[in-house]
Amino acid sequence: MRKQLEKVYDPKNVEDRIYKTWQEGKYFHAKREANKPTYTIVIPPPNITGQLHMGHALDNTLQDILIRYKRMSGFDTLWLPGTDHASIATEAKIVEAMRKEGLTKEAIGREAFLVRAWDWKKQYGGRIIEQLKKMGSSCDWDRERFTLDEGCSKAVREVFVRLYEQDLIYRGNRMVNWCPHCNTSISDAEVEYEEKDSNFWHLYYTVKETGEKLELATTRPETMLGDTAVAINSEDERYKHLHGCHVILPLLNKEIPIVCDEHADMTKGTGVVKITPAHDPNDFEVGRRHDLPIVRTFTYDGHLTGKKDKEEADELFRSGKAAQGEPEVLDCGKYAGMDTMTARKAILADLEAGGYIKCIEPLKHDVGTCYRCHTSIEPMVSKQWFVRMEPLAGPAMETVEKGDIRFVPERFTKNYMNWMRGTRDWCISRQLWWGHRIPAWYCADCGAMHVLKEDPAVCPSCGSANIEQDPDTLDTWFSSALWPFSTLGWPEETEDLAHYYPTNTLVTGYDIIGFWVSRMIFSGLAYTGKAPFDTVLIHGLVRDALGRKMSKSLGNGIDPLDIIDKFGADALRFTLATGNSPGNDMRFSDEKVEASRNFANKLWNAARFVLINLEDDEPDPYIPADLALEDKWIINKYNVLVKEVTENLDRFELGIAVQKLYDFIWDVLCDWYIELCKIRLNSDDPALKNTAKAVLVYVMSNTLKLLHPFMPFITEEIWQTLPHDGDSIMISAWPVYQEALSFPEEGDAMESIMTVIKAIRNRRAEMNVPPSRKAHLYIAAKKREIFADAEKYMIRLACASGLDVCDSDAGFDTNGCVSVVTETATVYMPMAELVDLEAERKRLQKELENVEKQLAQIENKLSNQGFLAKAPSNVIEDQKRNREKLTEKADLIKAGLQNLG
RNA sequence: GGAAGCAUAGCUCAGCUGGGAGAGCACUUGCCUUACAAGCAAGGGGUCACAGGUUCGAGCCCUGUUGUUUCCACCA
Repeated sequence: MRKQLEKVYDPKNVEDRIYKTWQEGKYFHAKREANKPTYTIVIPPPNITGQLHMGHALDNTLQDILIRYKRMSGFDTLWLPGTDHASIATEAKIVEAMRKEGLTKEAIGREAFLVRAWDWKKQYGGRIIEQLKKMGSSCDWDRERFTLDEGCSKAVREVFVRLYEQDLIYRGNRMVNWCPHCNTSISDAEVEYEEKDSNFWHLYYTVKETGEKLELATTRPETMLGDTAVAINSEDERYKHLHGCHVILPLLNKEIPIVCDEHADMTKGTGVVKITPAHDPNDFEVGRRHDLPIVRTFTYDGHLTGKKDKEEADELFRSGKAAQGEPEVLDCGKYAGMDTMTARKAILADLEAGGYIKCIEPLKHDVGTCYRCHTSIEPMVSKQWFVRMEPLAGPAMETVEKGDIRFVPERFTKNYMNWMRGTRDWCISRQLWWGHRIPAWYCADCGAMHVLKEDPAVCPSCGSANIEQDPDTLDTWFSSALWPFSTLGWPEETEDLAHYYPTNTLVTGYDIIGFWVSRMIFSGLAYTGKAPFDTVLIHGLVRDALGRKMSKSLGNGIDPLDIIDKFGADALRFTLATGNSPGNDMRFSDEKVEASRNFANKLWNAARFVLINLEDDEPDPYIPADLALEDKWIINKYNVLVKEVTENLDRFELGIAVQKLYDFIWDVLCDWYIELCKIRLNSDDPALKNTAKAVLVYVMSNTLKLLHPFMPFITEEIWQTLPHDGDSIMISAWPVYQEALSFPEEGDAMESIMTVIKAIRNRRAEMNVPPSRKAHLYIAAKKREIFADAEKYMIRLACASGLDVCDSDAGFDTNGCVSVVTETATVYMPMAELVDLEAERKRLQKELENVEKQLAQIENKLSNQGFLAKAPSNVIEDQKRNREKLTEKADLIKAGLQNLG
């Protein structure tokens, strides 16, 4: 007995089992087949701390659709998966866990900390991978990588050393964004601005030489202890007399110079700016220009510096170990140890008491915050490692300009270019332990620094064993930037690298272009000499039903696993792939998944119908010779579908491709073709039956293939139960458009019949005729041959009891008939008792008006000389054909009216 | 301050190179028609934000306006 299907599709009975068979079949594994073109995607590695969220679900659905499509299309496909060590996020989790045990990083030390971190990774790092499998992702799990594994680490070190040797990495005291909560520097890209209520404090600083009060404004009064100058614009007439003068810094009673600098904008405020080189990026630059002292007043964990901090710094200077640009440190005295907010209050209180505050102006202010913990970042001068961006950004922009890398949609090119153009040197060192440790060693004896691929035992300069490695680690994105090639074995010249690099499509959200995409591009170019991929497919954000970003704090996140549990992975995938265009955000709601689930069930039941009608020994899908009209119609439609789905997939218009499939399966295959097939399947003629079955199986199984990338589980399950050739649909051949399957004329004829059927149904519904009430039909048609064999369709689909066809209506007694007109035919239904002549006349009149209105529009166009002269011929032909059809229809309606008398 | 997206049926959104306004959900009516009520059949519902322009022809292209969202930069 052929296997039959349950009445309702239950994904739970299917998904895990099917996924297992795929894995056992090794269908995901890329085999480096020499005779096939390659298609490679590297996964945007999810953080090991992460749980699958809707963003991942969307991202990976799109990737899986592309990779499955290409795999079936004869490509040697590799979808390379892996995870990211996520330095800040992971370290924060482990620190938090330790805090609950009453432990700190410092207390247990670096080594013990890293043991814990790796344990944590072992325990939780695989979670998200298992979740990706639930989605149906066809990744090559044999090649799974981790940004902190041996190979990736080797790549990181190789790159670091190379860049250092090319002077593209340097170490120095620079202004960086400091997160006092995470206790590390972060890059510019990792700062998020949030609007917060704040104030402008207008202060008075007294000029030493003239005794006048100089007014200036600040949003961060707590930095004033670190002021080492006040700047004015040299052009500013108001202050020309103050050039070369000094002010007395309140509270500290310290004399600091007034400098002239372009940074002071005459049009803003009073035109006077206080300069705090240690704690403001602009002021830092001013300080450099005027060689001002840099006085640090904050500790790295966000408190005001005190005696101890100052002594430590002084010791550095005394011993000569202070690097160039090393900031001095102030003992903030009574403010020492306060956090910045407390210090602000205290300092303001003292300024107020001293009469230094002119006024307070409320202000909405964008405050930089850490993208991880959203603590306000403090700009600090600090000694960090940087990547020199300018030499790297140039080629990265060129390669996109040349079209070697294409963004889809195209508009994101601009986004990328802006980011590249504006980017400053990249701060890559982090004061964290979980990550790639910076391969620089400092010798305590000779003071030399060495950047090396291999860990040295002694100082290469002086042979001293008294060497220490830089304690900092690298920005997580530094290793992510190498992901497309480090995962394939670079810097080794592996077979995988030779075969699969450069990769093809990178799929990611627009929110990550700056963080990741741009860095992969310049890295790929700089280290491998090749662009790492040819296309960047950008998608939007998945928002909640109200259009809000899903976030933990709002608690509006929807767990993809819950959705899978309720509706199945295919329904989730279908929902994410449908109804939106590339790069646009989408709203997610249960109703949409329900619709997708219903579609899966519809397909399931269509398959059930086919199976119920099959014998045990049915052959594999084939197209029989003796096709009926409806067979040619659906095969023609199917053939067009193949073309459209393929073209749209090639254009990354996945939403359009899947919409075409939905429409075909539901409206064409189910609502019409299956109903049409019932005529033959219910007959006693085995030849008719066999043809219908063969076409059903052919169209169904090939349509399943087209749908497979979008809904892999259900398509596999059905395909396996149908007669089929091969072990799995996922490695079957993608259908191709065939000229031999094109039947446009039969298609048109069938459509004419369908139009008549719809018109009859419409009339019957209008008149509330129950389906049980059958009626004999009379059809008058110019092309009567179209309807010559239409009786069977009418009986089955138009509640007819029989059909007579004639080339004019003269042959019928139309008295007491209800008529209905289409472009190709007039149909008469004898329903005397239902005929209301007056109503009938009105209805026909209205329809005539309608047709004539359309006709007038077309007439208008066709009499327009400009249109005839300039419109393309096919458009003119279309219009003429329409005119013909509508004229015919109008004539038929007029005849009908006349018949009514 | 710079840039981009969006504005189409009650709701959510498609509409690809300009040539017939579409889908899903919701709504109305009639149907358990032996694949499916998670269904079938029929139907109502739109000044395509507004104002100009280009064109024989504009939802689509251009300019401006309004509303909205986002990204980047800056705000002493």
